[in-house]
Amino acid sequence: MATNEVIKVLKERGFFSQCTDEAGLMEKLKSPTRFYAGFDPTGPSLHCGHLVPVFAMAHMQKAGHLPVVLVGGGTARIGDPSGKTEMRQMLTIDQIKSNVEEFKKQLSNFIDFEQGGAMIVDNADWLAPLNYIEFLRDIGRHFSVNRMLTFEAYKKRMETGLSFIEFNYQLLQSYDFLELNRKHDCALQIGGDDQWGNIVSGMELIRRVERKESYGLTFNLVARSDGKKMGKTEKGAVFLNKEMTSVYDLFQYWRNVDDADVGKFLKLFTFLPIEECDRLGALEGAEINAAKEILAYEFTKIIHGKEEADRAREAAKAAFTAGGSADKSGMPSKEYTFDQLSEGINIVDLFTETELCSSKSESRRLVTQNGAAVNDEKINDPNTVINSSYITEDKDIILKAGKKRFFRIIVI
RNA sequence: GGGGAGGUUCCCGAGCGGUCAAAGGGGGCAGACUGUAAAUCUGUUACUUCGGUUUCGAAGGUUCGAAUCCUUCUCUCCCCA
Repeated sequence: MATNEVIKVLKERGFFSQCTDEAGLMEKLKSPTRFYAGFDPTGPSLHCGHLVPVFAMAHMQKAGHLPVVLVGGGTARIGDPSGKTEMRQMLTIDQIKSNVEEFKKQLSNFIDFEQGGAMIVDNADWLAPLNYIEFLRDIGRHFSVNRMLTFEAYKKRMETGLSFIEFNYQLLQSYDFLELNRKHDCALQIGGDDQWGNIVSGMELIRRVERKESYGLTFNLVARSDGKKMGKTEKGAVFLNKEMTSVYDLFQYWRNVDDADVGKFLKLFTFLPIEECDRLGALEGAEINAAKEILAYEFTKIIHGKEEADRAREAAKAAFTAGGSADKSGMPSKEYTFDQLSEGINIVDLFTETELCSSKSESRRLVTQNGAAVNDEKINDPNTVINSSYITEDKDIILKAGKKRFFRIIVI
C-alpha cells in the first residue's frame, strides 16, 4: 500500500471530515510523515469517546507514518473551550501526572511505540517553563483577537461567558504544533472536528514563524444515532481502564449499540476489512445481533486482549442464552461463603451489596416493579430471603436486574 | 466602583409562608412488545432500621411552621463607569 493511500482508507472508514489542503497532503504523505494528535489528560482514563483519533493514528502508522502522541499535561491545566459549555475544573499537578501515565499505557494498545519513529510527548515539558512576556512577544503577536473571535468555538462561548485563560488555549495548542514542527519536523496535526480552529491556527503560526507549510486533518465527531455522545452512558463515560469499566460492561456497551450504528462503528472502531464491516452492518432483523457481537468482541480484544474478550463474550452468552453451559467467569461476581448464605440475606440487601442497585430504595423499587430475578425466576416480594436453597449446581446464584444486568454470586 | 437579574432535586425549569421530597419536560430505571435493536405505551425516579431522616448556593434570624420573609456571605450573568 502506498503511504498516502491512508487518506483513502480514512475516507472509506468514515473518519475523514476536513483537510486544510488535500492535494498537498496527498503529496506530502507519499513519504513517511510525522504527525500528531493531542489528548488532554483531564480524567484518570481514556474513554470510548477519545478513540476516533486514536484509531486514525493506528491506521496512519500502519501506512508507514510516524505518530506522535501529545499528552497535554500542560494544557490540561487550562481547558479547551471548544464544544464545552462550561469551564473545566482545575486539576492538581499530581493528578495530571498520574493521568498521563495511564494514557500512555492505554495508547500503547493502539500505537506501537517500540517501532522507530513513534513517540509520546508531554507538552508540560515546554509549556510549563514558558515565560509570559517572551511568549506574548514571540507567539502572542501572531494572533489576532478579531480573527479568533470569528471561530465558532468562541462565538458560542460569547453567549455563556469565556474566561481569559480558556481564550488562551488556542495559543498554547498552536504553540504545541510549532514546537513539534521545529523539534521533530512534525508536519500534520489530526484531531476531531472540534479541533479545526485550533489546528488551523497552529498551521498559521508555523507559516508565520517558520515559513513552512504544514497540514491539518480532522475527523467526524461520532455521535450515536440516538444522538447521545459516543462512549457515554447515563452512568458516565465508558472507560478503557478495567477497574473503572469492567471488561464485561465494556463488551456489553458495544454489544448494545443501535442497529443503525453497527456498520459505522465496525469501520471506525475495529480493524476488520471494510468489506466485512459493510457486510455485517447490512444484516437485517435479528441477524444483526451477530454483527454486534463481533463489534463488541473485536473492540474488547483490542483494549483488553483476546483472553479477556473471550471471557466477556462467554459470560454474555451465559447470561443471555438460557440453559447454556457457557463459561460464566467473566460475569461481574462476588464471593459469599456457604455460611453467609445459610443464614440468608434479604433480597433488597443482596441487590444493594452486589452493586446492581445503588441504594436500598432503588433495590426495593426494582423488586417491587418486578424487575429482579434470581436464577431466572422473578421475585417481587421485597421480604424474600435468599438462602442456601437457591444455590445452583454450579455453586453459584445468578442475580438479574432488569433484562440486561447480571451478577453472579459464587459460593465458597 | 455603581445598578439590576439570578443560583431549586441527574439536566432544563415552575414554585414565592403551611396541602412541597417540591409542577412540567428531558434523561434514567422498570414493565409490556421484541432481536440483549429502534419506535411506542405504562409505571417509576432523595435516603431510610418504613417510625422517620436529610434536601431547594452557604451561614445565621423571624415564625407554631420557610425553597418561599429578613440579615450577612458567596458565585454567575447583564447594564453603567
